[in-house]
Amino acid sequence: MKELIKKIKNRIQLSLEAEEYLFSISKEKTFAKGAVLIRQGQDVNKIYFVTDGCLRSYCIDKNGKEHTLQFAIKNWWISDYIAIHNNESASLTVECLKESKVLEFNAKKIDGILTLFPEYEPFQRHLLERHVVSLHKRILNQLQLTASERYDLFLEQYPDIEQYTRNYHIASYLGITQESLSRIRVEKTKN
Amino acid sequence: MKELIKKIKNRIQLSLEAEEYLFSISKEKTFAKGAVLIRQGQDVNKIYFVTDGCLRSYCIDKNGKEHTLQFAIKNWWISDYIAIHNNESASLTVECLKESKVLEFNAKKIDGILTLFPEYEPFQRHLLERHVVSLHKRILNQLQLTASERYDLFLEQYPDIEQYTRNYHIASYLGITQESLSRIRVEKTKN
DNA sequence: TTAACTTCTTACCATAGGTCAATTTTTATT
DNA sequence: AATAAAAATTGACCTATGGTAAGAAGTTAA
Repeated sequence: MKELIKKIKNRIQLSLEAEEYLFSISKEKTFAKGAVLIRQGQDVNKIYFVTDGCLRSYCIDKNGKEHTLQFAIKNWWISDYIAIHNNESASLTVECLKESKVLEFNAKKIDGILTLFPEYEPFQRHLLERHVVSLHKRILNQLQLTASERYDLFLEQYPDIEQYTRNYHIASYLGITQESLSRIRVEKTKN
Repeated sequence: MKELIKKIKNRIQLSLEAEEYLFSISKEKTFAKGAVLIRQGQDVNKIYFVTDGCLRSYCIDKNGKEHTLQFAIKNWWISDYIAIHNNESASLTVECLKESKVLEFNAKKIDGILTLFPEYEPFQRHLLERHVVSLHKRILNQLQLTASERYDLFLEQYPDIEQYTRNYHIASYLGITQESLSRIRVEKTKN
């Protein structure tokens, strides 16, 4: 929690009351590897801030194939924003790739901060805007790069993540099969 | 402008002063087909609300190929959020696909609303969240659907847009070549 | 209306990446 | 450490989509 508060204070001035409010609406939780925080099809109203470990969100399509939307490591937020925003049941599953520590927030209560403590707004907005920007970049990358180039970029963006992920997690994030990723890796070691 | 105000009031209560402020920082502009509002490589600080017509944002990659990030029709916002958020020169070009009317806002001034009129915040946040959700969906679609399925979905989402767009605009949005789109279309008429 | 230009289609071939199945390697469990 | 289970690799083959080029069809502007 201290770390999140520090990150917030890095960007905005946060009153003691706001800090206490944040504290009051969050729960520190630890999940084992393989634990499922949100399950596709079930209700969602939590969002998670990762303080340690590694999680991912993915969906399973009509053919039973997994597609990874996001990895979340230390200091990232993760949830099913589609479901929360549209007030639907989860379209994604969020699972731990290794033992992880998170701060669990109720999505509605976190919105309440903005009413109670408008000072918090620039932080929230900055987060959302950064999120939009990263999604725009991902879409543009998907449109213009080959699978191999996307993999290179992935390794730059998540330099230490391979120790926690399975091959098929990464493949399903890049939009290829695990077999293709395996072949791409072989090519790279040749050069 | 009236329409935007109406849309805002639909969601939040907007004071007369806030309304006047919005009015004071926007300019109604009309652009001809082919006009370029933002050009890749140049400075950006404007965001546009479309009141009539159709625009798109795209980037040109190292091989000279275009990749469409977004189409914007009536009541949509369009700009180069990557550039604005990161304070960089434009990574995208925004052009009119037909004669269009827009409200032009200075990106910094529009942020000012939130300081001056905190009441506006829920509207802004709702927009951003909806944007995130639509980008998540687009990424998931790109990961799990075939080109033909993505085209079907595109036609559902933008039912009337084909009259303004060239074949290659749509292809470059779907992540395929215009030739492939042409073939997909032929297949559809067969069935 | 014609000419000039742009866009779309089509045919043929090429290729990145997918599928399936067998095998090897890694990881988890006892 | 031994075993079982899960994941990764590999090879043979397949398919969706890309590349190229030429001609057809639209569009624009004089």
